Amino acid sequence: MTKEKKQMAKATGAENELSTEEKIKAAARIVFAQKGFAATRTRDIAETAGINLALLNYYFRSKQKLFDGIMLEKLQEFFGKVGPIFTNTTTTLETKIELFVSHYIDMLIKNPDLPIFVLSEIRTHPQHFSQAIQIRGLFTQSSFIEQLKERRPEIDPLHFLMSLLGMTVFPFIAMPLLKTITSLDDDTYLAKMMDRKKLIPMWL
Amino acid sequence: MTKEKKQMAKATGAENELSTEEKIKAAARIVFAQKGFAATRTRDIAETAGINLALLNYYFRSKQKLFDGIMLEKLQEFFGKVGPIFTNTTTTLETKIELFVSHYIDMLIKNPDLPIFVLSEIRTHPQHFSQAIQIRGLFTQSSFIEQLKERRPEIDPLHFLMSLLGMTVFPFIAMPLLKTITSLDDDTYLAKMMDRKKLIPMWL
DNA sequence: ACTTGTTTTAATCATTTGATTAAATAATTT
DNA sequence: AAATTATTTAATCAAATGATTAAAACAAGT
Repeated sequence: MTKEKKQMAKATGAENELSTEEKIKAAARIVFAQKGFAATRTRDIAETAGINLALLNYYFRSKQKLFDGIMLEKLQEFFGKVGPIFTNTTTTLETKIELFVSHYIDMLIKNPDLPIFVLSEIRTHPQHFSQAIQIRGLFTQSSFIEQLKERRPEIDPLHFLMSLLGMTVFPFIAMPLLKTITSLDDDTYLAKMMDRKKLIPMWL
Repeated sequence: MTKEKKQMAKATGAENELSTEEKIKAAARIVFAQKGFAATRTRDIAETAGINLALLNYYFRSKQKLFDGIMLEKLQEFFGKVGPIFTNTTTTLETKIELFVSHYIDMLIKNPDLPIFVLSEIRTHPQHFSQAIQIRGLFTQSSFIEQLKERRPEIDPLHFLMSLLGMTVFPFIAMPLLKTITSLDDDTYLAKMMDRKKLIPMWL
């Protein structure tokens, strides 16, 4: 714990070594996503990053500023996939649904904590992040909604969207609970999630 | 340990005054449900209850003990409705689904914060609450699952349950988000939730 | 009224926690 | 190499926060 990487603080040319700033960010991603803003201690992040606590404030000024950066990343992860798929005017409605479900489940398998983290933090600061999300128009004027209204005029697009998202995202939000009551191991549960990539489009 | 509250200690003039213990609990229900355990300050609860901070510790010993009591209530609210409906052997599968969706949405309209609160707290202490939930058997050996396997042998019951719960619960978890992107007011959003009581059974 | 037991308050404690400071160390420039 | 700038550390601060204590206020029984 005395001396290890004293020489090469910046690691400009090095490949496998992360910069201090990136180490902090990487640690912050993990700890924030796992515990949320309120339950996270900056000391936890510092320890996870393997750096001094003061360094965190040197690079990011405050816990809140560090969090805001991470949150922006998470929001983009959470919403990024949706836009391009839903606004694409050259694909059919069926294709959009298949693509969305498939890509989204892939992403959620890699980030199972993402939905509950994002939705929790949005709830505690509803207006603070509403601006960061420009997906408002994505609902009112996307190709997806247009196609839906034309093909199924009797269905309210909002109801359809709620069901699509619910079926896709909820199994990840309730994962700790569902794993307990079904006594499934991680791999089996994961396989079930892969199944849903085909099942959800089929049901809709 | 257990304090026997005598007859109305206070409440001299007023008629419908709550006991101090109940005032604290009522405040704790509100604040915990709104902000979660980590973000809640015991001083907030005390202020909301209109009592001295020390009283909170006098009645409940600690923040954690107060929380555990509230959490148990919330878990029962969250799961209580499901058991009786799903294990009832005298109702059809369709009736079970209709009853569940209808009663559950009614309950969620009264407690919109409940799902995200319960699921968040379960996630942060997965094993601490797993014992408090005896719904494990509810999945493996309920009338609901039996009927489902018989009627739709090709469908995995877990997938069906995930979709049912997802369609029912997710709109409440994502409410702050969905209200923003659709720019709907509270009443309209609420009306949509009522719609779903009929729509979800229809889709399944 | 006096005693007894309970409830409530004000003051305070001990830790935790986010943040800062001043000095040491390394890297870069001149 | 010397000077300058950037990075890192140890030590510490100030505020927030959960919890406790000692005493006051209150109700009920005698």
